[in-house]
Amino acid sequence: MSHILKEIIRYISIDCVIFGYERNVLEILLIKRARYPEKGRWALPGGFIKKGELIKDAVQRILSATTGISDDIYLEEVGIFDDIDRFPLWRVFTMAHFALISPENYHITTGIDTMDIRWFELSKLPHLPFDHKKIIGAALDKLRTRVRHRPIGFELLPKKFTLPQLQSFYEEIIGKKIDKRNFRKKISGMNLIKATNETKKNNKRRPAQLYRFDKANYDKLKKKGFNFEL
Amino acid sequence: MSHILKEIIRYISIDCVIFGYERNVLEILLIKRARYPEKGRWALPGGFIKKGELIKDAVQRILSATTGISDDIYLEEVGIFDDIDRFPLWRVFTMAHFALISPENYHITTGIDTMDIRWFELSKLPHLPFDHKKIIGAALDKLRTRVRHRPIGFELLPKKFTLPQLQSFYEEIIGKKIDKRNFRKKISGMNLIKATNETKKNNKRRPAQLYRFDKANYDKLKKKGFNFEL
DNA sequence: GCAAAAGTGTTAACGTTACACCCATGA
DNA sequence: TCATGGGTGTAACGTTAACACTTTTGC
Repeated sequence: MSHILKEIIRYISIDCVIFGYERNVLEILLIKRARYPEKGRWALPGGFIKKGELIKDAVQRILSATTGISDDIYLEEVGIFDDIDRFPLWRVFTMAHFALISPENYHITTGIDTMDIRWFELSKLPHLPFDHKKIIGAALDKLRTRVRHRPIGFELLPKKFTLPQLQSFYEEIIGKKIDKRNFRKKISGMNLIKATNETKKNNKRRPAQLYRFDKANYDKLKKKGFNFEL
Repeated sequence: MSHILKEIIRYISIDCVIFGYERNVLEILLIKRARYPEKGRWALPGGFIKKGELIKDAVQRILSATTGISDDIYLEEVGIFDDIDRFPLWRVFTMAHFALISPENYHITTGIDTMDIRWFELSKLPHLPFDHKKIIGAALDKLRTRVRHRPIGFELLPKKFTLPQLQSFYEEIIGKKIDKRNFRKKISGMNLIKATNETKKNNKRRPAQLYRFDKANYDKLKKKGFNFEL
């Protein structure tokens, strides 16, 4: 591949809203910018795309460079943001993506071109530069609708999780309480999760059964036309 | 606005999949290209975006230039297409959109940079250049899901339509037969359409009542949390 | 009066919602 | 033994799905 294909396209960037879920709270991973403009400010991880690069490869490259994440995580497009002055120096269209990870499974590292990195609770975000607040809003909207129509909540939870954990997660995302028995009836009727023999000790109460997402069975069901819906 | 803002960005184009519905068939509006590459071939109407232009303004401009359509029609983003060699001369990302119009209401004209223009039935599309077939496939997928979740089917029908027409439309889009009584019960229960005093003479059978979409009431219901679903 | 499409209600199956108590554990 | 969160079934309700005949028109 010739060097020209590795040149960046100044007009097109990628920004990533990386969602995590910990201590029953939804979080976003932000980096502290090491470059102008907005050097020293917390912002979404992002970067420019290269001439010979597919968008999805650029997203992986940028995630890896800014956060150290190089696994095959859940990624989805949010949309294009095209406000004319969204970037102060020249016109930049950004293709926003969201990613889902379980923070416990990842060791986040401060990447190149980054001064710092950490998780922020959604309700405690700092002031953000550019149109990053708008991007996060759109990513959240998309996440909330997606989570009800596809079994992607599991991406945000630890590999082994309890039913109370799963339920709190959905209550948090959807924004309302769910009846415990109805929730369990529905989830178990879907055959998407499998009990392990382990339990999770819950401080000092009755321990809860641990389950894991049965991806193999989900793929099988999906082929038969199964539709997740909560 | 300085002339530099009117310069095009060579890396980013817009392509439009314009859907119409006539004679109980879904159609797409194609133009015959007047320029290289692929001069003389039927293709999706499209063009490049300008430096100082919002995407939605570019879409309007391009639609107007290629098809003569300058009304405020239904438009939605389909997504970005980024195959590296999708455009043979240089790297071009395209932002695909779909539009819905009722062909009877519009007079389509051959635009500038266009040799010809006409409707093609979905099942009789010509061979298309670039990745236009892929774009149409994605637009169709999006249309099919949208049509079931939002009352946008009316955009494709004449302003006044009969219930049999409406039902055939949904059967065509969704791809299966619907029970007539259940369909009518559901539609009338939504209070989205209003009967006119007119009927439509149907060759030589019993004429059918004409209805129109009650947008004012839809907007009211939407505010109260109403959710269209078919 | 006949052929063809328009129009009209009821019942059964199914899925969703509401609801209250016992269980296992650590302190 | 008590406090706390984990775990379990059933009945009412609303929604969807199945189903057949009468009406209106043009010829």
